Amino acid sequence: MARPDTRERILQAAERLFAERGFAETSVRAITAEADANLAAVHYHFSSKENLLEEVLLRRIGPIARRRLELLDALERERGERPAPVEKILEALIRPLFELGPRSSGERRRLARLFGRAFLEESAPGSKRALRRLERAYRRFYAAFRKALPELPEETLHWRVHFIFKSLPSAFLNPMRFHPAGNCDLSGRAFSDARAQERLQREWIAFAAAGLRAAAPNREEEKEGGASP
Amino acid sequence: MARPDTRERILQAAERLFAERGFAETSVRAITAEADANLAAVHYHFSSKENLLEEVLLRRIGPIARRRLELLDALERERGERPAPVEKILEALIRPLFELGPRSSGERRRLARLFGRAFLEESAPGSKRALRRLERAYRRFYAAFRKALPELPEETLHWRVHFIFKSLPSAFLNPMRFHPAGNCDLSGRAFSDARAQERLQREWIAFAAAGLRAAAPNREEEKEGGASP
DNA sequence: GTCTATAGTTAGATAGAC
DNA sequence: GTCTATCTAACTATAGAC
Repeated sequence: MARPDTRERILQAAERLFAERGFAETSVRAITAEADANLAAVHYHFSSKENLLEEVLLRRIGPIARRRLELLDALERERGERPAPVEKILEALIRPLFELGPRSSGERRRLARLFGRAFLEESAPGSKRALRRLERAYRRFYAAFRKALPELPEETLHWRVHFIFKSLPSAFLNPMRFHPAGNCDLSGRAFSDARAQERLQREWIAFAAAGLRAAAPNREEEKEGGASP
Repeated sequence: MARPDTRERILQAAERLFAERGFAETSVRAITAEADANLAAVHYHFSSKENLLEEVLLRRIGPIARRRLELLDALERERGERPAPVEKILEALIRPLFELGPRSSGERRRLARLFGRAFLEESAPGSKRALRRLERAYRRFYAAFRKALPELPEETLHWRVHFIFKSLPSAFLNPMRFHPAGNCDLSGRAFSDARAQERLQREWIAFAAAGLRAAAPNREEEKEGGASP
């Protein structure tokens, strides 16, 4: 287990600090101190702080996006002409977050923060390229859901896929911030223990699949009063 | 329509800039320039930049959290001993975001970014107090769902409420970032037009209610191989 | 590749006149 | 309450020795 080289140590330190404090709040000085590297090394290896952020994001998002598409491809090949069941599509969407994500609860939390920031800073120079990766995946998954649920109105399906995609990073990567009144504390255990993670995935798949399959809501044009024209 | 006083102008400018660029990325100078106020005015009225952030957040989150609880109270009074239908509970959760939120699509987007940042920066001094408000609401809503769905295992319900709460700000306040392959562009219209907003609320309530009501997933302890002991 | 030293900028905060 | 002027501290980035 040799000590990683300077470049790698900087990437690791930057990921940790960007996630914890934010991009602007993290100084290059803090990164190099944490990485036990010299101040100038960041500019030598990455040429700018912005560029370093981009590398940090791509290193994480790239493999997840790739794996999602791999799983979806395999699923579609296996099914041939028949549409895939929504549960299987949802599984392709979520498994990579656990397979390729960090192991510990603390690391998982950090990754959530990192992704969350990237979404908020979607137009920032460092985030753009990384988010394109996810965008491509979105279209493929939308098509798969469309095929699996041909009876749903276009707009309804659109919203449902929207709800699902939007909730993914926060629901999965972030431990629960709010605890219920009861004594059921899921935040720590659920995100670290392998079996609990399996459980969490099954819970989410059941929840999302039911939401997707629900009958489309009525399209009452006026809500109060008002007869038709 | 008199021009708001300095304090108010600063609050508005700060909200806009914090949401768009982030807290650390926004200088007090930029805020006062935008608010057409003097540099020193921020420290006179709020005593620090951190404090200004706290005021900005509370001004938005406070009324929403209050209104949610009002609606839930009214619903429970009306129902008496009988549990409220999940659709009604979900409505109490989401209506205030539209009633009290900003009118235009651009403003709504800003609010989403502001809340998103607050969640990410949950432990930062400026965000803490504002988030406590939402935390209190969480417990009340959890209890209402618990009563409405007594047959669900505790942990399953917990996760479902978790999914719902986590998805709320991103799913509602943020226009869709990714567009589907089709020509159905919801991002602009759906968030500004009043009728489209009604539609969006109905879509979400149908989706979430179905997810909540789904049968709990089986509790297979081992996923692969392994017979029971 | 790694380091020291520093240039050049910008930040939050404040003192004190009005 | 509002303004000007200024303090002090921190930052990114780079030049140049080793």
